[in-house]
Amino acid sequence: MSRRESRRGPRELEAVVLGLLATEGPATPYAVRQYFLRSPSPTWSGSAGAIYPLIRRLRRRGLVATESSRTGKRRSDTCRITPAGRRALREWLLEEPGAHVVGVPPDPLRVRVAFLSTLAPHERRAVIAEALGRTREHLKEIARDLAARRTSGDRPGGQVARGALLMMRARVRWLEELLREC
Amino acid sequence: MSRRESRRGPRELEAVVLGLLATEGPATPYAVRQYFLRSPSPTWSGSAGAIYPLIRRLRRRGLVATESSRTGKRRSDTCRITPAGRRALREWLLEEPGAHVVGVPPDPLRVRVAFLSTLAPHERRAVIAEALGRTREHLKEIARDLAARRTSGDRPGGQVARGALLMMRARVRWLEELLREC
DNA sequence: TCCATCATGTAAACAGTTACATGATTGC
DNA sequence: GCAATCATGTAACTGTTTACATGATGGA
Repeated sequence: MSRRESRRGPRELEAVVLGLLATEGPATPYAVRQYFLRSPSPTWSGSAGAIYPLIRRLRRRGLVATESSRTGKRRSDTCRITPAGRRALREWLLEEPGAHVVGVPPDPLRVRVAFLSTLAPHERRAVIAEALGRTREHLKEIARDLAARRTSGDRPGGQVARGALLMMRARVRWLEELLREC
Repeated sequence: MSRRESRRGPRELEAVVLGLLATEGPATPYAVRQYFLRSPSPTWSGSAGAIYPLIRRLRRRGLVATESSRTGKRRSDTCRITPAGRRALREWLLEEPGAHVVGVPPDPLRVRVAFLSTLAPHERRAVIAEALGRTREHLKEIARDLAARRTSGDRPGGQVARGALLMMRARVRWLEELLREC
């Protein structure tokens, strides 16, 4: 049996947290969580059960250093990426991209469309129309987000938002085609 | 913390297997695995450890019925979707699509691009150029797959392939933009 | 005083994965 | 006879998720 790589790759979230600390500067685990929790279309939920053990792992491997401070009785641990952490991030970025990175990303909507033929035509149309409407709304949000990032000078964030925008635009065209065809 | 949707009804892979049985007809667990294993850009690996227990679950819930036959000494279990299975699939398709369905799908390439600013400009360009080349190759494969499905009259398969094609086309445009910008 | 938010964390479940294992059959 | 493939399955692991838990702080 040929060997395949797992969907998101091992330790994808670890690399994202390292990247966040590298680009946004030191942050508490709580702030890292908020980044995911507040993200409009998060790949990860930023659950406490994911973030806290992950930070601990990174610290044990010397990729981040933490510094505890307190305001009154409240403790807060600020995490800072170490030089070793920067090297690890660099290696991850320069790594030969696997099939799961350069291939067609998994798409829950596409897998649903694959089986729409089992529905009656009017139901099929309703599902596609619903998805189309929601996608158009989402597209507007992303456009707003992109504009905000451009005016605030957040170039990398703008490029990522631009990628998401193009994806959603392609989806709208696809759903419009599907609606015409059925 | 806001409550995120817990997916009720059949889980994603379960629904896909039900959909496969509904559209392609009865199949052995082995054949179901081959579908994923041979798929050019699979969301799931089709590992035995996923498929066999899953089929057992579907059978216990009465969503598929299995029938054992033997050729010589070799056993093979043919799975057939039941009326209850068709109802479950239908409900899954008609379900209010959650944010993870209509939102921007997770994309490992996009998360890498988010942190490319930590690299030197020439490294950045190299990573993007590599991804662009690989995406263009992949695009050709999808185009061939699409053409094959169109000539063989596989309409749903063609529609899904068309969706993948549009996604990959959007990605090519995005990467070209990124290359020009840096 | 009470509620929202800040900030830390743990436990159990989940949906897969990789790797291993057995035995039958087909084709060279 | 031996390798590839057919066909079944299990065990251990992984990286999450959901839900729970504690306590501090700030504002209505």
